[in-house]
Amino acid sequence: MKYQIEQLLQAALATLPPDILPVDITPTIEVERTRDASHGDFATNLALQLAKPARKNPRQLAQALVDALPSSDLIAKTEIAGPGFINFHLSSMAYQQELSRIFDFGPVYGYGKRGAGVSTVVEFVSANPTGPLHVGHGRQAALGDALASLLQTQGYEVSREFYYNDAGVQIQTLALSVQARARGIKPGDVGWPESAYNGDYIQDIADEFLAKNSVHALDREPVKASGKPDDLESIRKFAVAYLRREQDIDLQKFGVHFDVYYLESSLYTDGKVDETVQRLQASGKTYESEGALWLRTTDYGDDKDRVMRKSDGTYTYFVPDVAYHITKWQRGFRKAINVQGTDHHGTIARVRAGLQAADLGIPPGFPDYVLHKMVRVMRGGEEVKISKRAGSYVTVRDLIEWVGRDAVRFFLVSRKADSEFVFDIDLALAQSEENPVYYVQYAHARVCSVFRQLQEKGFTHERDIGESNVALLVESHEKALIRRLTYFPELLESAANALEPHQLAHYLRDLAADFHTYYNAHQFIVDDVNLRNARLNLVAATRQVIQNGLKLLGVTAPEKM
RNA sequence: GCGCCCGUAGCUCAGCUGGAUAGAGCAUCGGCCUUCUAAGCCGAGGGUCGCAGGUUCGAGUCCUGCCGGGCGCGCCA
Repeated sequence: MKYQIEQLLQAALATLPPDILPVDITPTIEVERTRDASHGDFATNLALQLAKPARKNPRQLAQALVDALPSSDLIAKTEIAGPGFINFHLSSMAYQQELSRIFDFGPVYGYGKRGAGVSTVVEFVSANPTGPLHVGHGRQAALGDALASLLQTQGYEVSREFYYNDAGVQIQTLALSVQARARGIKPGDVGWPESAYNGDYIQDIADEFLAKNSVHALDREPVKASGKPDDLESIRKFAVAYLRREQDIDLQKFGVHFDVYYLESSLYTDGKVDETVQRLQASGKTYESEGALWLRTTDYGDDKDRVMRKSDGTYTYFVPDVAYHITKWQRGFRKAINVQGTDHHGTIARVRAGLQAADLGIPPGFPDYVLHKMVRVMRGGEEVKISKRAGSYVTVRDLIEWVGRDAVRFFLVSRKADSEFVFDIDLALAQSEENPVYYVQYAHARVCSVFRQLQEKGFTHERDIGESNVALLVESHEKALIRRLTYFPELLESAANALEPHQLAHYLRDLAADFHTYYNAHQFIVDDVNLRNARLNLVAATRQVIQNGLKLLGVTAPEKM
């Protein structure tokens, strides 16, 4: 729709005589949705842009443009407003065309082709198996999954990826913590490891280990515990598998699925780390100093050079990190997005620098980052900081148990990633009060209810748009709803392009509001056949778009509430 | 100290990449169920867009400097 208007303007521009518009001026045509319904559906500031270089009065220019506009049955009216905006009012035929599209495309209405064929990896959560997933991981899961879905609507071929480390210092600490618990040592006791994990879940792992249980995480073969407290290797394997399985359970409950689990340790065993070091050394961007090997990342905008190999001969975390992102490129991904907490922002410059130094033709902006800020959890006016399960933080599982998956997912995705987020448990729990999740779901359930009533009353609904002409929908509430529906494709494109899932959450809230208002203002099941069909089509289209939107957010669309 | 991010109604947040009179929800106050679900709707009050300059036809949005908050600045991961 927007594109068609841009075409019309392009045509109009081409016909303007040089005395009005000098030929050397080539403006970019921008068509925007209007904010105010009285301004029509679309507007352009083209005349305002041209006014200065053409040295003409913007309103006169606008008039000339309007006069030159080819006639189109999609446009009901154009007008010049304010300082020189041109407003477009769409015809009912244009609306009708778009409503038909909603029914034709159904579950994939609004999808675009911008990213067609672009192989894309979205990495998120990426929690090491050392404890339960916390609310920050929850935010990443909600953001990352919605983002991946949004990109899929635009044709991107998306792989959801989870990267983690099952070796190294943290895992050793985990194993020692579980071992201590298995020996009956508790936090604070003599012999409790200094930097141990203190949460209750460590005891759970120790208990199951002693009981010689088996655990099966999605990304590895089942692991059976030896049950021997001295067997640190078995404890380590068991604890990792156990915690990975716990994460699987949470993620499954959260409705998040991963295509690939990538192990940091595999980068060592596959030789990717050594390969990366050699590649970087070959690039001539490395140097030795103070017994360590450094990479000159400052050549690529980092604020200091980074150590690759420490003087003790081991590599810093930086090296596998670069190696890992090289594999993303080598595995064919041309778009990569990392969803992480803002505490990782320091790594952006150095990872990108490392990829540049590798000299593989990787673009400077690879990968993209979506960084999110802290989540604070409030309940009863006070901040909740402690969870029994984890000890020091609120877990994803806590949240889901308290308010349910739908509310958690909708809430966590409803804010811009880079703003701090206060999760209000009381608001998320409220079903009788105002709560955006239920508000949107209720709109969907109401439409379903209308159609149930229709059946009970013995009416039928003809979906034939041609017969039940959209021109019958003349009320302001109806127009507002149609406008909102037809904006959906633009919204998906915008949200995917900007990597901002919150746009979709807000859209759905607005769409539900338009629907509820309409619902209260008019009866849909009326005697007049044509009017009834027209209105039912409108609400059926609304139901479809709400379904499509909620699905992308991983939130259910209930038929009854 | 340096770097990145944030600052919009009492509270939680939008503001579509510079447009028209800055918008929602919560909270407060007042109305609406004999009609498709009142988990809803209608209305009212509430703002120095952190502060001060600048850029231009036009700034919440861009630039500079302050103030306040978060995060990061390791031969940790």
